[in-house]
Amino acid sequence: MVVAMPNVNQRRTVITCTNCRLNRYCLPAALNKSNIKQLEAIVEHNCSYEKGDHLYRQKANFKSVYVVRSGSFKSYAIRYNGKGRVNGFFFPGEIIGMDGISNRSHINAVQALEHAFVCEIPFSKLKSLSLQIPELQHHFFALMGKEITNDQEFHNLLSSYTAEERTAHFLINLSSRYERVSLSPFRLLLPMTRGDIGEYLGLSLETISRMFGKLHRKGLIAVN
Amino acid sequence: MVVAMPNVNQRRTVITCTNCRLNRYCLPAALNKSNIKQLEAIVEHNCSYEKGDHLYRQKANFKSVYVVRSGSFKSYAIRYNGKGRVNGFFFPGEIIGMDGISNRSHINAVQALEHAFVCEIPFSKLKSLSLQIPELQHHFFALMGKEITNDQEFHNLLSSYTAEERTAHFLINLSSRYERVSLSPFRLLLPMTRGDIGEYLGLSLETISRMFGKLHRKGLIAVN
DNA sequence: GGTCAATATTGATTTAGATCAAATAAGATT
DNA sequence: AATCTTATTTGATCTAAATCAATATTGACC
Repeated sequence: MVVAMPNVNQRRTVITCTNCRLNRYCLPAALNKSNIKQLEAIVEHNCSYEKGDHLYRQKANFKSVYVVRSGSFKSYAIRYNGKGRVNGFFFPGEIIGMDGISNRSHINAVQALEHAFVCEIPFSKLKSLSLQIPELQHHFFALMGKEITNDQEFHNLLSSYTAEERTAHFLINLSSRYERVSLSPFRLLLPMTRGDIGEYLGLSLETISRMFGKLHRKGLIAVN
Repeated sequence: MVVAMPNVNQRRTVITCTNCRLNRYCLPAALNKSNIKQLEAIVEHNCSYEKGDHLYRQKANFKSVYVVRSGSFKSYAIRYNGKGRVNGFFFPGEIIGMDGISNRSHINAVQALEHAFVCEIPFSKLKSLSLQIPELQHHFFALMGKEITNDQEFHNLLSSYTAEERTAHFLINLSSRYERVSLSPFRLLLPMTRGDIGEYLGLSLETISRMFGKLHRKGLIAVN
């Protein structure tokens, strides 16, 4: 007897950049149809991860960058003192792996927060293709530049915002990232723990919980 | 009557990447001699700034990236509340301006901390040249990747280090950056104020002063 | 459905670093 | 040299958030 399988659709239809629902928010956004075909040829579209699986670990060789197709990930680094620190979350349409470009090895580990699919793009092939397609080179420079400006804005947040401001900023940021890929910006599913958020924002998990409570009491959010 | 002028030497000898003392630490590092000539042709080598001069201001159009040839700079952003926050320092051999790549406008302002020279590299020309010289494209991806990993390590510092650790890390980081370009790693001239360092590290200027005192009392540094 | 482990909330206490305040010190300007 | 202005140091007090501690909730697995 055959029962319905959750990913039957993903398996039946061959996934390509051309038919991907995220192509307007991903690398193909900058390309014309024939260039998209070239890009498709170097992308591995069928990578599935379960909650807790690692996309890569700290110090792993850098070979590829990845785009989240569904689900979510966190990146974290473990310091000399053994304590880990979450330093990023990744949602559909976002690129993972730029932490390995300069050194040929990743400085972070990246772990799935829930069942997730990604596309893998071998970086050496992406670079070669970028030499042939100026728009692709331009777009990848822009994506790396965006990562840099995001990190700098985060620097500002960590160096001068209060716990409440950080927490509110975190939720607003998440909301706009959800909205970008047509997910609801008002009803956020948080796949990470309070501890993850705390490490990310430089606060204790108790403080995160208290700030959610505070924002709730102010009527700004509802927590379920 | 003619008197000696401070930059007479810099004027007399035409400055090129080929004869620049920093070329081993700068973009030419990745290139062969003929490629360096091509790079030279797009670089403006004679940009001089006095202390307090702005290389660019917040929201200025992005046209170029810059390499510090001598002197130093700080980058900062002013927030909605009117308070500024320093988010970077730049020393010889380091690249300024990547905060404008994604948006075509700079999110920070950059100001000279002392008399300084920079080379200006128009970004559109750099991109064109990168299409012809794969090593240049590779190197610029690596430089942007380095910026990303630096920012992420800084995220970790701000979210989990104490005031003393941040201050020590700051000095060690400065030391290694000085050493990279053959400046003394033991005798650091700090061209920025305690206030600048405080904004950068997310601490008050009083705390910076106290931490310098503490490290001094521990015999780890001598302050002049 | 019941047990366990992981996660989240809430309260009490402590503390690192901010803020407030004053005194020095170092450059800049005339 | 004398006066400003700006930067630095040092001390006293305050506070936001950490830590410690206990309880409550949720979800996973027999």
